[in-house]
Amino acid sequence: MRLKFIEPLMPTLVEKPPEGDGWTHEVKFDGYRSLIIKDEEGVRIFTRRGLDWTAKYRDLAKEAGDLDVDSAIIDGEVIVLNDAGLSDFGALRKAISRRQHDLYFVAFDLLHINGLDIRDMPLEERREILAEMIPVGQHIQFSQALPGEARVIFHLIDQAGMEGMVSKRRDSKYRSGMSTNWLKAKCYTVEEYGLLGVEREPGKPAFALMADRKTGRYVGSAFINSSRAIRERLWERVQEHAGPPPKGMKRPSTQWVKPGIIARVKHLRGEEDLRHASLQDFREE
DNA sequence: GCCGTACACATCTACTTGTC
DNA sequence: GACAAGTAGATGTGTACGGC
Repeated sequence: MRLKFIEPLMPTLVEKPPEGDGWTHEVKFDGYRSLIIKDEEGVRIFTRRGLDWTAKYRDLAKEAGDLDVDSAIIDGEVIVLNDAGLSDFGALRKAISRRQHDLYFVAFDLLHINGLDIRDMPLEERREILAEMIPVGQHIQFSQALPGEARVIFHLIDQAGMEGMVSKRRDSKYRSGMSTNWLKAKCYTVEEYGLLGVEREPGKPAFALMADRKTGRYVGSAFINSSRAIRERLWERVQEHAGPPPKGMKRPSTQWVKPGIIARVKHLRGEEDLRHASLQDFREE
């Protein structure tokens, strides 16, 4: 029987991980959510939107073909580890085209095995079966649950420089789409950057273009989703400090500013450039 | 071969719409 | 009114293609 793609369960973003014995916690990896399907027609690997990326993940597909099951649907994340042993999103995108052997698939749930749809089984039982079917030391690995209290685990993950953690209800069934049975808590950091300008078009969200304060190098843009008072005050300052665009930067809808406005930006940790960034506040030098 | 453009993928948040 | 789900638009990188 040819197994069909199943839309993955999407965790809900929360500030802090949930406490209590009813939850199990895992490391949140920074990569591409993927689904491995193995059946009598072979192995296919899909993105979270159902696109067949088997050709891009050919080495992982080959390894999945060696798993000791007739058929299976495995939910997980394709990642690349950097020198520090942390998942590296930038390296992942390069590895997909050039360094297949750097790719790892971290399996965290099992939806189907040997002809049985097991999505209605409790999470812990699904994961027990999954753990048994994945050999140690390969590029397909099992995502181990982290023992201990949620707040302690979150603190350790933060200290280790990881992206965050995912908490899952131990007895939950697998349901496609957004779910509060899985909660993700991310580790953000807040840093100061120089403001290069504000990109603003009617009807669209505004972005603050940020630069490294030492080098002046453009590092990325941040959503301006702070309070209305801060947004209006920022726009006033931007217009007062209007200046020419930095060399080599062309953005027609951007109001560029002279150096001197410092912005506090909340963003995902562990990357040289800004990702998932939002402007919190600003000041003048 | 080099460069520019278009389009693919992923992520995120803000906003809108639908449901209870 | 509160919450969930869907949509829009931004980021960045890679690939394919056409023109020079």
